[in-house]
Parts: sequence; structure tokens; C-alpha cells
Amino acid sequence: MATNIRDVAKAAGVSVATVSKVLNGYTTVSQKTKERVLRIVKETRFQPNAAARALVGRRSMTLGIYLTTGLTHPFFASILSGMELALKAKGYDLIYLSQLTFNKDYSFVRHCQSRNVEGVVIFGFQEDDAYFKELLESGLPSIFIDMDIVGQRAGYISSDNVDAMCHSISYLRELKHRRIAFIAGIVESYVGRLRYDGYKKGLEIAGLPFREDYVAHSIFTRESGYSAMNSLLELPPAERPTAVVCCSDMCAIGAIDAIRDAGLSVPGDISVIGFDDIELARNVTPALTTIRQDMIAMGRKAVELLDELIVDEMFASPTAIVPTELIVRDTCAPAKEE
Amino acid sequence: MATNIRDVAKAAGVSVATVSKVLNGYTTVSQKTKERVLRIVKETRFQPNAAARALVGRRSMTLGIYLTTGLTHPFFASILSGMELALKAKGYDLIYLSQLTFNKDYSFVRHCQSRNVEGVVIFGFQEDDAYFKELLESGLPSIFIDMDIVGQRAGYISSDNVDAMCHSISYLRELKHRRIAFIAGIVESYVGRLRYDGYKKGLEIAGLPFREDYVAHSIFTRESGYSAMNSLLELPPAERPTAVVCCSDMCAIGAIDAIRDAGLSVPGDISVIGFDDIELARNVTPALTTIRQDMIAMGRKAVELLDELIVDEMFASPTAIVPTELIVRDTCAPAKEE
DNA sequence: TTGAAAGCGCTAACAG
DNA sequence: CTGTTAGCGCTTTCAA
Repeated sequence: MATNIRDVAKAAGVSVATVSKVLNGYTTVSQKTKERVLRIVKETRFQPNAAARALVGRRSMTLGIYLTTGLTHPFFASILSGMELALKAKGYDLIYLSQLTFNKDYSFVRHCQSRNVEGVVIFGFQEDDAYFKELLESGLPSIFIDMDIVGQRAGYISSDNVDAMCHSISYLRELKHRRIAFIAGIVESYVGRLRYDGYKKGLEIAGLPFREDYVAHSIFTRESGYSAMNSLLELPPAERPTAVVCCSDMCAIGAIDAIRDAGLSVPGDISVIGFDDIELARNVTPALTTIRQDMIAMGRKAVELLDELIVDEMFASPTAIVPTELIVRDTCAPAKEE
Repeated sequence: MATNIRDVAKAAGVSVATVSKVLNGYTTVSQKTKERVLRIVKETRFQPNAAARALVGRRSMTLGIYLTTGLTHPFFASILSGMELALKAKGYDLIYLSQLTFNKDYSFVRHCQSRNVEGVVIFGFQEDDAYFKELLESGLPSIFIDMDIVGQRAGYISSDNVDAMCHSISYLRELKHRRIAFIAGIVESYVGRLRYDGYKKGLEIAGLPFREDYVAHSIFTRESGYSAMNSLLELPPAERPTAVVCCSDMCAIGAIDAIRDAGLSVPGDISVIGFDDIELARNVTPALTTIRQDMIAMGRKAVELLDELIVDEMFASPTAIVPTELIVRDTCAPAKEE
């Protein structure tokens, strides 16, 4: 491997400028020299030094990913898989911006500037507004996933949460359910709010009345789903919901625990629908009917939008809404006759 | 934010060399100038350009992670969490080396050279020897996780697989089990082989005979665990194992499916122990008794060893074996009287 | 169509 | 103890 562009130039009998031009696709090089240079490059397996390229002021071809949720979020791997595809297509490298590294004095925004990171994708709950304010003001191109933050150089991507909820409810409606409850997530969060909105809209479309006492609150977790379901089960039997849609799979699994502990069965007595389609959903018994979010598409799209933002100064505030899919498994059954 | 070291030098009324010395902790700077420079650095929130630093030939402070397993491996997040800790402590950044990006003509080794990556951690099954050969020859410091590859500038980390198996068996022995079967993983793989060895050693320590017909083979997956267990269940009832240790949690879950489908119960009729302690293990019913691998420790240790390898030219072929822990949940019960 | 040379921001000799 | 200066490897005017 040639150590640098000078070695290649020497071997090809041209100047470094010419080699550089060939490498960067300039058309002001004769076909003959171009071929000669390319041959040497191939032979010597020369690869330009990325630091030098970045230094000289052009592209660093580096994107960052920053998680506010911690690494254990079940979607991290899928998002990354999706990003991988677009990263490869566009020729970017990905640097992991660890939450641990940053604080008030040294934000990830500054780190990105120092490392010449060209753009970042942010995923998670909105937890530290100070960072985001700085980020938006910095002009560093950024794409948020599941947070509706926009700015001159920032946009976001999210699943179609409202449509997904409508879909769940219309499916239950087809199964003749009329008493459909909802276990909401943190309503202050972006997805929590949208899923709640979607529940109401879904009921409306299905021609079902909205009942305050059919909404229980959770924080997306299994335990909170369990308690939420228990509060729903306190309704008089005749009023009891025959189906429950949940803000998350973990929450749905907790709800199923509660239903069972109350001596009822899923889906015999109560049908349950989750949200997310995490790995656990297809591995529990009965396998969970749920909404699948296309995190691969979201990751890919995030990088694509980021690239546009970076390449095109005029491209502002992009957003994308990714469709979801209802995955029918074993936790829903037709409602018993009323 | 000062754009470069010259601005800082100007503001502090010193030369760029002095600023550089302060920034790099040289002691040949008077206390007074040092303080002045530091004050300006703080005020202007100056951060040295990483590309320039890398270019000038010293450290790039970048490590890479390369997975041969794909992103969906359940340990990826934990390994990364562990790495995060050490990354922060040592001041490295992490770049994700996507399998997709590389091929015969352009290996991740070359990419690392071009990006000035100082070292890599490799995780997964040994699948592409060509890469590893090139890697070893390149002299790029590398640490493998769960693959016993060593070289002048390469070492590895793994759980204490043998000890873990001994632990499982001794636990079952305490529960009075004498007919303990094993569902092996891919025996050609590093962990597959070691766990098999551990099973034999565990039996020996427990004073139990090794029986060929108590070993079934799988490929670590749920489906293969299911078939493996079925073959074990074909033994005549009096000979049937009362306990099964498995090469992985997924495999154990498959085995439990098979036991149930045969009309038997876990742990009533047959006790089951997994390996890994993936998230699913505590979420299935009954919750799985299993061996927990400390992937956080492995990730952290990987970066620490890598750092030593990078910093100390003489530090060769490091290895580390990380202890495991038996997590007792609900899939083991005392053996029925014989 | 090609090459010489300046310079990106930094570090490390070396001189003072 | 401090400053001058020569590069690191590359891209990009600009001149030939």
C-alpha cells in the first residue's frame, strides 16, 4: 500500500495534483493519464488519508449517532441496520457519540465540530433540551428520530403513530369489539401523545364513543402496563373492556400478566394489541399481535435526509413519516356476543 | 469558539507552540503562561481539530468495532455499553465498521489505515478468515471477543465457558440430578467447543459418567434446540435425562417448547439451564435459569486491553477470561426420587 | 492538460 | 521558558 499520494504520483510519473484530480473525479485529466494513475492506485492499493482530506477543508465523510435512551433500547440495532445501508451507499462512516462523554462543559455538539462530524442522528426521548438548543443553533445538520424537533438544519423522522392506532382499532372493530380500552404511555412524550391521539381518532372512525375510564396510564414498561391493566379490570364486569390497545409491547405484556392474574384469558376474555414488535413480541406465549415499526426504513431514511441536509445548504427542515404494519399473531379473538 | 490554535495564541499573547505545549501537558511551560492559555482556551471554548492532530502523525484517538454476527446479536448493546465506559476513561472515539462496506478489494483493515483507526475490537463467530489473516499481518492492534485468535498485536477476551458449565452441572447435582443431558452448539465454534468441554469436565467433577447419547446437537437457535430436545426425548423413559444444560438461551427455550409439546413439564419433569442470560431469559414463563455472561465487563476489558496494545509496543497477545454467574430462576427443580 | 505551490490546523524539533 | 519553523497528506488555485 502506497503510503501517500506522492508515492502514487511518482510511480505514475505525474504530479500529486494530477493524482488528486483523478481521485476526485475531475474531468480535466486526459484519458491516458487518468488510466495510468488509476492503475497505480489499484496496484498499490492506495487509500487517501482521511484526516488530511478532512483537514484540507472538504468533507470528513463522518456522521454521528447520539442516543438519549441508552444502548439497551430495543430499536437501536434495527436503526443502525437501516443506517448501515444508506451509510454505505453514500460513503459515510459512523461515529458513536456516547452520552457518557459529554456534559455541560463539553457537549457532543462541540465534539462533532472538533471531529469534523458532518451531521448527526439523534434517537430517543427528549431529555436534555439544553443540548438540543445548542445543536439547533450550531447549524450542525441533524435528524431526530421519534422527536418532532425541526430547525433550519434539523428535521425528524417518525412512524405514523396515529395511523397505526387507527389500524389496530379498526382490526378490533372487525372482530366485533366495541369496548376497546387504551393503555397510554407517557403523554408528554412525542410518541405517547400521538398514540393517544391515534386512539381517539381510531374510535371516532370506528364510530365508538371515547370513554375517559377506558384510558389507563403507564410509562411504556411491563410493570406499569400491569398496574394500568389492573385499574381497567376494576370496572364492573358488564362494562369491562373486551380489548385493550397498548402504547408498547412491554406494556402489553404487563397487561397480559394482569389479565391472567385476574383469572381471565388472552385472547379468550380480552384481546390485546401491542406497539413496536420488539423481539419479545413473537417469543412470548401467546405471541403478541402488535404494530411493527419499520426501524430499518427509519434508520436508512435518517441518513438519506441527513445527507441531503449536508449536501444542499438550501434543504431545510426535512421530515418523514414512515408507515407501520399490523402484525397479527395470537392475542386477539372475536368478541363474544354481547 | 476559537477556530484554531492561532486565535488562541494571539488572544493569550503567546506562540502557537506554547499553546500546543499547554494543551498536550508539557511541563516546560511556566505556571503563569499555562494558566493564561488555559483561561483563554476555556473562554473561547477552543477544541483542537482532531483531523489536524491525527494528520501530524500522533494519535487519532479512534477505535473501531467490527461485528461478524450482524447487528441483531443480543450482546451487541451490552458490549458497547461496556466499551463506552473505557472509551470515556481513555478518551477514545468509536467508529462503527460496517460489514456491508467491505469486500475482497477493500477490507476493513485498509479502511482503518486510511481513517487512522488505532485499534479494533472484533466480535462474533469466526467467519471470514481472510480478513483476520490480513488483520493479524497488518499489525493493527485488535481484540477479539469470543474467538481465540492471538497474534503479535492481537489478543482475545472470552467468558469462562468451561467453568460456567461446571457450575451449572454442580448446581443440578445439588438438586440430586444424575441424568444430565447437554444440547451442544456448533462444536466448530470457539464457544461451542468450550461449552462442550465444560460439560464433560462438569460431569467428571460431579462424578457422573459421560454418555454419548446424552449429547444432542444444535446451532444455538430456538428451532435447533427444539429438535435436539426431541431427539433426547426419544430415549426410553427410564433412561430419559432429568435435566438438560444448553449451549444458549434460545436453544434452551426451544428445548422447553419440545418438553411441553411432549406433554412433560419444566421444571416438574425436566430441569433446564440456558447460557447467556439474554433479555428473553427473564421474560419467558417459567423464567429461565441460566448462565450470565458479563458482556459489560468484556466490552470494557476489550477497550482496556486494546489501549495497552496501542500504547505499549511490547505488550503482546493479551488475553482475558471473564467469570460468569449462574442466575437461578424457575426452570430447575430437585430430581424426583429414583 | 499538467504541475508548482500555498495552506488546512496542529505538533515537535530546534534555536534562542 | 518561549518562539520559529518544518512538515503531516491532501486539495485547489493559478500559471504554464
